[in-house]
Amino acid sequence: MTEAEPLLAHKSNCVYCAARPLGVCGALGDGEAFRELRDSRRAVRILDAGMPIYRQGDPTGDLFNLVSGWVVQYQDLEDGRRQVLRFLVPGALFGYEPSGIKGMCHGADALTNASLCVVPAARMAELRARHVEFNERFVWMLERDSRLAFDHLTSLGQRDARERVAHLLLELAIRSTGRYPIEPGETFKIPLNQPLIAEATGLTSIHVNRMLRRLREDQILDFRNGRLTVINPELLVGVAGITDTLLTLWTRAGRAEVEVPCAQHA
Amino acid sequence: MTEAEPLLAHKSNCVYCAARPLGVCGALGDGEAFRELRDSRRAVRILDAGMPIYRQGDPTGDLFNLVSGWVVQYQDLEDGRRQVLRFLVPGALFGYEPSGIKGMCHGADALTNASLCVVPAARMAELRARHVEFNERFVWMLERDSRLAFDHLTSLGQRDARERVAHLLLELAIRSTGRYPIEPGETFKIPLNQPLIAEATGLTSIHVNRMLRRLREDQILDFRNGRLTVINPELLVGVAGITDTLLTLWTRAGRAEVEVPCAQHA
DNA sequence: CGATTGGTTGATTCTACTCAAGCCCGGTGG
DNA sequence: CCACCGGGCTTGAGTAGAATCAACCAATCG
Repeated sequence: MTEAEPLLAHKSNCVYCAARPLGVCGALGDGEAFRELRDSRRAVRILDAGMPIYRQGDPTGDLFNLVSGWVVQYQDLEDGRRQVLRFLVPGALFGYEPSGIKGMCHGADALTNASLCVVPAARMAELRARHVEFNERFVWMLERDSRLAFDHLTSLGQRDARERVAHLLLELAIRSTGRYPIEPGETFKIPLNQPLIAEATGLTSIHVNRMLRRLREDQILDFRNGRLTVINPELLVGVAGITDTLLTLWTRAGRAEVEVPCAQHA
Repeated sequence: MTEAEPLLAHKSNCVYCAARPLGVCGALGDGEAFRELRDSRRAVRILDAGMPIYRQGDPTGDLFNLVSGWVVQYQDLEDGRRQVLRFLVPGALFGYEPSGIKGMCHGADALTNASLCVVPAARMAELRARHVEFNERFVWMLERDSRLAFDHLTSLGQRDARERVAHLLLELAIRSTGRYPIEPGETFKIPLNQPLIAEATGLTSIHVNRMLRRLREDQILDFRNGRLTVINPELLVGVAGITDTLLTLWTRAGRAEVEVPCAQHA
């Protein structure tokens, strides 16, 4: 929990940030505010795969910047049903809630080994007030996340099971690498299992299994053991039903104007 | 489209703002920034029920503050499927997109007769930069909308048809009045029809019809002709599966800390 | 080693969709 | 005046997509 811990322990999980595992990067950019933020982080947390970061109902107060690894956010109902809200890749900022509510309305778990910086919400608000550019970056991130949530709404409401699974896997492939287009046969490491895909798509894991098999038989994609092979990118894009806007938000292209990647990755 | 038009034409649709139809109110508060914003609005638009405000793909650039009436935001797929993203009540600010994308990734229609203020996005950004409190209000609104979207995700992914319909109607009843709890027999004007409920819940209008009938037969609620009667509030809350956090975000309570209602409604 | 988790498949059930028809009602035009 | 129309609502019958129930296998882990 302190900087004295072996912070590089999980660096192999970090796609963008291994060179700078202590930093706050990605969505938060690289300016003066970034340096202030780095200095004002309260702690660095190193997590093993599967560990909870916070639970639904926990008191609010800290924000987290994901330095390496993947995180899943979810919401539980009283009767045990669970909906995955989104998957986070390195660079994400999460854990905020609108002020005025008592506790977190969702939970977050580390999906892989992960490391993250902890920043008190009040400190973040102060930094936003002092640095206009930093504030704009934060607002941009909120607006982008709103659009991603809209896209997921459309998926859950309108697409059938096969389309939903294809859409999710394509999204994660593109978001995790920031690249597009995809070559036939290209592979991606996506640390999900079938029950998780089910919770994200509103299906049962059994049905997800059948959809994955159909997508494999149709020569569209092959997902097994956390490894996605895109057999036919054109077909996949067609089934997933993505738009140019989505591609912009999923790839680094969308961030270019507002978000400056860590120096090492520029 | 100009201030010379009869701005009070639709004032009867305005729940909170009839006394001040020219103003920018609700989510945007009442401070110095509000006065500046009011003076910097570019136009006031008066719309008849059913008219489009903007369409998917239109160029970005203007934000809208809903002064009176209801608005629906939706997303269309290539093949004609449509998902309603959310319903807006007076006071809402909408029409923003993350900077860097080419066109609106969703459309918006007036659901009832409505009036709204048009503010250029650049002007809004400038105001946010100059007025910290105003900026915080805007950020709070983005964060709240993100949580409402998460709730809808959970609904579409996990709840069955009857629960989804009940959840939506309860949300709109509470958000449109800002009050809770609800008395048995209380009625609400909710300007939706069955096809719209269907597009919002990811069901067919035929199935929505059956669910409404079941909810009526179960003595939970009665919805017809845009008029909702809550027969049994406790049962409805149970079926809809709402939480305290949601209630905070739906009622004025959640806005109290950040959002100052128009002076006339304080 | 048993226990557990994830993956796979088949058989069955049920939720929600599709297709089809008829109703009510306001508007329109002969 | 009435015939006609269209939109929204309602209901029934048949169907399809996804859930459920029930096995079984493989890998991992105490």
